Amino acid sequence: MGRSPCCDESGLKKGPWTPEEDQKLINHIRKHGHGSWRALPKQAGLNRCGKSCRLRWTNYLRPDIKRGNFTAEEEQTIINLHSLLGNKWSSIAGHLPGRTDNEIKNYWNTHIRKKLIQMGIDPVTHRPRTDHLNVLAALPQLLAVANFNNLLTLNQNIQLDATSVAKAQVLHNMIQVLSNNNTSSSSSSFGIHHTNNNLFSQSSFLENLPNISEGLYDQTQSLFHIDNQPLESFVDQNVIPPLISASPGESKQTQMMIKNKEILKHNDHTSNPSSTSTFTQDHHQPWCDIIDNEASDSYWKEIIEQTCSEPWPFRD
DNA sequence: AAAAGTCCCAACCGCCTTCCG
DNA sequence: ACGGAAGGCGGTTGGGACTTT
Repeated sequence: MGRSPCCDESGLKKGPWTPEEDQKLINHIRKHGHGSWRALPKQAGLNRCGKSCRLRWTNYLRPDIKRGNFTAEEEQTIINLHSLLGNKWSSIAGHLPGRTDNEIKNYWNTHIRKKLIQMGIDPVTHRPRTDHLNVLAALPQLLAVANFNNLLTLNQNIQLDATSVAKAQVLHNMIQVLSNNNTSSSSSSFGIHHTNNNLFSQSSFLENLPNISEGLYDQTQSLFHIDNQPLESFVDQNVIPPLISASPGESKQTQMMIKNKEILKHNDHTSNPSSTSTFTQDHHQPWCDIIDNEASDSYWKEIIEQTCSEPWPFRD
């Protein structure tokens, strides 16, 4: 099917280019331009097909090609453009002066793709992977994305109400304990032993985790696009940042949890939705709305009620 | 030190699009 | 409008470099 490759012509060299061949090609193009690629090899005295010459020139010999490692900025641009354009490597390359589509494609396949997979993000869709284990593994990173401090710094118009902050803090701490449970079966970062009675053995919570994380991701992504700032620029943190300023000791953290729960309980009983300022946005729904809509409210209530009746894993 | 495994990237392959007679 | 040639693009691969055992 299709045309036979041009290099099928007998006797044409294939494989790596020698410095001599490179020099011939450079000299010829400097003098005459490339003109017709098909005719070039003969004119330049090269025993190669035109296609091979073109590739060698565009991917390697062109004087404006930038060599060396990709910068964090370039990497960011690639991820961002890939989320918009997909595998349109040449279009992506158009936004990165001095980089070739081939180089970007290679860098994507060898570095960025793996990085995203490690973070539980599907490199094709740029969304969280849907199988539960991967989502669980990725939750710390997803939460890192949702770091409130970054949000507040980047989007000065956006202010979060205490309820949302509190809810997020509850979720954050739950998942921190969960992650610790995954890696260490006997103790958490709080140094407290867990039993199978804790709230994370509740199947409803685990079953709903992917939905929560996906929602977080969606909302965060749209939020970040408000500033044309790619989501992924916040993703390469391998640690969970504190959603509320980190407290040095576990007792403070525990206090915060209890305080959060109180706030939540209070808000569940108040009918005033604007007790604090909310997001100023129109079509961009803030990510915290995922934990703020009516459906999920009951869900949160359930969790909180469970956590109040069950032994709190990180209670003093 | 050497064998095995893994990573990385230049180059190739084949399909699709564009150009031109 | 049509068909062939050439260019362009994305997927894939071979083999050298590097790392691990």
